[in-house]
Amino acid sequence: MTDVAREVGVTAKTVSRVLNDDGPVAVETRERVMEAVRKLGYQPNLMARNMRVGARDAAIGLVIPEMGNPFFGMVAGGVESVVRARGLTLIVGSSSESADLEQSLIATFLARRVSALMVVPSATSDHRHLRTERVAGLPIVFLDRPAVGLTADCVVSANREGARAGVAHLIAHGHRRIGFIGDLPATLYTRRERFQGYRDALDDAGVPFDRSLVETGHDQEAAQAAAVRLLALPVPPTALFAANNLASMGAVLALSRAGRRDVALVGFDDLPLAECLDPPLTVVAQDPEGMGVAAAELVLARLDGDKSKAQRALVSTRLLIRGSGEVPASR
Amino acid sequence: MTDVAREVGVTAKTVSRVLNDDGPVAVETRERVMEAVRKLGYQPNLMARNMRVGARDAAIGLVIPEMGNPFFGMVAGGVESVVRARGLTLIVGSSSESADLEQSLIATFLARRVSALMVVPSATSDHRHLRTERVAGLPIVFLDRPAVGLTADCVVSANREGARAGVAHLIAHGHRRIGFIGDLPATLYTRRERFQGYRDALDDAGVPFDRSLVETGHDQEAAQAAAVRLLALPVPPTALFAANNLASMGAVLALSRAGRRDVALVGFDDLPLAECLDPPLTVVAQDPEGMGVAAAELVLARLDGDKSKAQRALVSTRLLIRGSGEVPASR
DNA sequence: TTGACATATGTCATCGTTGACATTGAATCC
DNA sequence: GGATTCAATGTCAACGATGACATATGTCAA
Repeated sequence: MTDVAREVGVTAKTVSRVLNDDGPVAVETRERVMEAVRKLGYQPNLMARNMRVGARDAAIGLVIPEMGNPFFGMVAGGVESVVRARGLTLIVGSSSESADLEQSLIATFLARRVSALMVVPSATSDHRHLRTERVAGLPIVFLDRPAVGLTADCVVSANREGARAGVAHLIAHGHRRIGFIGDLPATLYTRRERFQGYRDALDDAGVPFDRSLVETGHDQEAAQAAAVRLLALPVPPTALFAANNLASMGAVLALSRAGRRDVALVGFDDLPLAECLDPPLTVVAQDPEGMGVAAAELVLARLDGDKSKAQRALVSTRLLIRGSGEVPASR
Repeated sequence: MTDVAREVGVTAKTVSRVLNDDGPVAVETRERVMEAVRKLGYQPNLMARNMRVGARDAAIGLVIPEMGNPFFGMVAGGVESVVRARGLTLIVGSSSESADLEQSLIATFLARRVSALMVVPSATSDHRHLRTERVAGLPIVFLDRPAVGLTADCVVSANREGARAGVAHLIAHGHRRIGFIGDLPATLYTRRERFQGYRDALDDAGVPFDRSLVETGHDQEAAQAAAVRLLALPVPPTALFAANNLASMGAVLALSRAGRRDVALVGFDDLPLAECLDPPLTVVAQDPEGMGVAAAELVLARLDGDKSKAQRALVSTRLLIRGSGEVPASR
């Protein structure tokens, strides 16, 4: 900025005034400044500016576990649309489901003085360390999974209810042996909730719970292997409930490769082209974009000074009946 | 930091020394400082630090057109793995395919003093304005699509070659009327290249080009409609070539809903569960993660001082034969 | 005992920017 | 014509951190 000022023959302050439309500036001076700015390719230093002004900057930080997982991609998309509409910038980083990386990402964001934080917590993280910031008035909203050790806003899917509905749907089609393919680790919030929904549905129908029908696989390949193991049981399940998108993909793959069109399948979370699969995939659809939007709106409300107590928003799910969930029980 | 210093009864400088492992500090002082840091929940102000040190910070900015599109998600994932391994932080923002938003995102990143820029340009953008930065030594790498009006590093798929191979595959199965479903706008780099590949394959085989077989749809729904239009032509195509993932999804949906298993289809870019579709989808697979990795490595090399001239890296594609592309020509 | 040296800490200036306040000159008013 | 006002610009300090250099204390060899 000093360079620009020297070029024009004024003080840095005057340049600052031009750039911020601050005090009065002579038309001619303004033009000469603008020209010098162009000529020198001057970029105002946001860091210095924010430091001086003391204001947290116009960026909001979002931490997600995986860039590659389309579910989080859609969540981020939802957040972004809202944040952008407010003229703020969204900064996204991924934690790879590691509590350490999550914490270091959060530290990076804080050090960069973001004006709010949105976090999809990784499986093993603890958020006690964020108490100070929360008390200091930094809006923090958790997405998809609630915070651990910290009371804070949070937007989650109706996991338990959705899973219950999905499994009840299978039971309604005559199934009593229903395999469950869930996330790793088993302590993960969404996994626990969906598992509870699975138990609920069984209990509601008086179907006994069989631990051997519960399998785990945290990526598509592992889920596929899990499905294969389930189908190889002495008394195999006649239906599968896949508790997340990757598990669904694994299950679809396993059934497809094994040519097992007699096994029913309901997935949690919708997949692209689910209706074109063979058979078309019945799912308990989440609304990832809606979650992002809801969370972002919550953050903006907090930024606007909403001081009401921390709330947990439930985003409902919808059972989309397409075929795979309506395969009747074979035995 | 001053607060911490006061708490301990030393100068800010001493606190700084402790935190940066700088000069010598008495063990006892160090401990007392650390304790005060914890107690007060002190967060060093990265902005102030970077300002003082003058260094660009340890963040790399990545601009992608869409958060929701899994293709870019995977690209970002690839970039991130490499960047993270170097201890740097990746900051991602989305431009919604708008040149204006892209430019403002870039400005935001520059103002934040990222140490390098990676950009998937939006369809209509121009990058002349980045000349100054490039000359000033800021590494800038373009991904998926090359820069416009600027010579810079760039990593792209072998679009033309891949499309040519995909269309040639259809021709080899007897098709001569092959519909093309491409991106919007038609001026988009990837669309142009893939279209050229389509033309190449037709020319190679001496198949006349028919303009009425070229349709456009920039999202899944539009692509589906485009496929429907193609199939309703007086002399309809016996095969379709979908030039990107959304187009493929639209085409699959259209064929599936119309029950047209007699129409062959090859998609550009792989889809999850493509092998479970009915028929399984033959694609020209890109390597989005590989593109991200390659681009990130290029950026790191530049950061390490590689001054060689701007290069364009081609990431090759693979034809994955699964069924939909081998449907024989019906007429 | 003294000076050379290392250790632990402090002082001051500075990074790029802007808030608070001062200065200058010209126009306006009574 | 002197007071008042306003426009245009300047001066200085400060944001939070650190680099360069200074100071104070202790240790040890000559």
